[in-house]
Amino acid sequence: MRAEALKGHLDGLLLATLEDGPQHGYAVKEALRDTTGGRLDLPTGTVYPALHRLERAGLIKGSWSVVGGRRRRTYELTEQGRRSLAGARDHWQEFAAVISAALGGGPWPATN
Amino acid sequence: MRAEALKGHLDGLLLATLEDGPQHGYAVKEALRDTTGGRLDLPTGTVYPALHRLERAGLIKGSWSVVGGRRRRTYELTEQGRRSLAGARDHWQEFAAVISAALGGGPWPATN
DNA sequence: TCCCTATAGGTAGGGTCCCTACGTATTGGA
DNA sequence: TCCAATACGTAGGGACCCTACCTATAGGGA
Repeated sequence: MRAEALKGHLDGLLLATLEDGPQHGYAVKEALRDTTGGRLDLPTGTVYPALHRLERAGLIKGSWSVVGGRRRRTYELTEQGRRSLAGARDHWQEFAAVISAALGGGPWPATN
Repeated sequence: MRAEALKGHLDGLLLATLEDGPQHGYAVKEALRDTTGGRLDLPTGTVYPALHRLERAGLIKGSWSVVGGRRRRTYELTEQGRRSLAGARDHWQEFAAVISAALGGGPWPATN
């Protein structure tokens, strides 16, 4: 996974991870790693600032708690975040179609 | 097309455009616009610096000419550029699969 | 007991890269 | 005569992800 390739696509991934229920930041990072078979193992210096950004934007809402002696900040999608996620999925579909068309080198979707 | 979404994917698109034969910069920009149905209409401030970057990296080779009173810089893929294009296509396939898996919200590839 | 790992959060600074805004020049049509 | 299209270019900025580092607790192994 090239580093800069992710730019502009991270927010949607984080929102999608929170779609099925609230999670704390570290769990979001692990969930992304798991759902991608370990291919998207983001550093914490990427995940936490991104979550802060989403919260400032009103797409997620965070709240502190303490579990097992460790403090956690649990995030959940706001209504606005849910709409943004839907938009991110649409944009991704279009983006992927455009890039695949321009990149060529075989039909898209890949026939595998 | 969100602006920052393209980051890290542009080089492959430019290389792909040059795959079927040499072209000058302005023609590359137009070809990209045409093959994507106008959805990827890059500003010249994006295309020219990117071509310069690719040439510095040895992936394309440019040469000046004059056609119809206008000077042109025509680019062609180098062997290294051809290999890089193949790599870019592989990376894109993996990247798209990873993002699609993490973004969810329906099967991938899109059923259209 | 000590240390290391996993868990859980955080920030500062940097680098990449695409875009905006501008500039130069020629050709050709309105 | 003027404007659009063609054709090239650069400077500066902003967005954003990563590297590197920091704090803290729980728990297992030596």
